[in-house]
Amino acid sequence: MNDARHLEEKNFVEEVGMFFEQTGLPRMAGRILGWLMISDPPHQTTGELTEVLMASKGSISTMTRLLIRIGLIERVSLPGQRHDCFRIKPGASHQLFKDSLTQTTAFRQFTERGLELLGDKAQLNRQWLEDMRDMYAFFERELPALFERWEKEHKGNKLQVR
Amino acid sequence: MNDARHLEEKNFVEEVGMFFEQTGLPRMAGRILGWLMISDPPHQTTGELTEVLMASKGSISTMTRLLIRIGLIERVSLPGQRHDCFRIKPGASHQLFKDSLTQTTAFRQFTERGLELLGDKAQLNRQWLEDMRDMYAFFERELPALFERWEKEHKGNKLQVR
DNA sequence: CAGTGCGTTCAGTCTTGACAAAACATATAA
DNA sequence: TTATATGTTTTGTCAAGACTGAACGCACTG
Repeated sequence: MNDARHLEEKNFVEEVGMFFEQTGLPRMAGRILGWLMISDPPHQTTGELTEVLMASKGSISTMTRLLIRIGLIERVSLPGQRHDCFRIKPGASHQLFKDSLTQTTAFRQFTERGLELLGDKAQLNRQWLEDMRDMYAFFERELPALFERWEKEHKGNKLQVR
Repeated sequence: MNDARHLEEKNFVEEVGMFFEQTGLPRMAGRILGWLMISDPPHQTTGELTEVLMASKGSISTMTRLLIRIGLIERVSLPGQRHDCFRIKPGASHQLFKDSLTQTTAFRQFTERGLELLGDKAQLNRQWLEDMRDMYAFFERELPALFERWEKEHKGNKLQVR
């Protein structure tokens, strides 16, 4: 009975690991995130992570520091505790959003450089590159606005609910 | 003199390769995309690709088929030509947009499953997961609308320009 | 019907990087 | 201070996969 739940949890963790692996993060980092999403309590010690994820201390140490550096989790030190705890950083969703925006910017810059390289050679590619650049520039402009709109609406919701 | 331009082009191709490698595609696939972005003419033969990118026939063959499968380039067969040509697909930007939307959906689904796994355990994580889910659901809803808006504005621009 | 040019596929190599295990560092408690 | 518990860093191993080179298949051409 509890086994069934455990199995589901393991599957979940593993799939989140695969998902983040697909986006370029090490799978173990994804597993940590996956487990922190569903763990009770939400803050977990290094020891708990090594046990649940069946990973080495070193792996957990390296990956938690990576996740901290990219702003997805944070270290929580409780008074009187010798060991560290980790939990998903409250601003993590904001961070993920910013990351995708960074990608958008990077790609737009490639289209700009491509256009420079083409110089004044009038050709088909130019039209296409310009379209691409315009589209990404558009999203670069509009996405932050959209994000702010969500924050406003969401704040409103939370006030109602509570 | 031409060497300087060639160097810049090589750098560009290589950097686009790195960029796409970061997103999970093989680097060679990224290089092909990079070159097709700035090549003159925009359609290039397999032979040209192997020469410019200094890669094997096999590599080019495999990677072009991959890029076709994910909808970023297309094969152009010219009449009377024995060899195939490739060029960036006109709908490529649309495709890239759709891909990122797919990611959004995937992540939202993880938050949903996480909430199911938490069951009725009232805890801090629940609040966080719900926020995350709501945010991604919001973007899932709004991004297509934003995309349509761009298409409309852009169509308008093109009509003016031409 | 050979022969030739082109694309595909397959087997092998080589690099990259994720991970484990162990050595190391640091801080707390006795 | 010594001992112990915890986190970090490093070294080594192993697997995944990107890429090459060669074998293969196929169509067109003489």
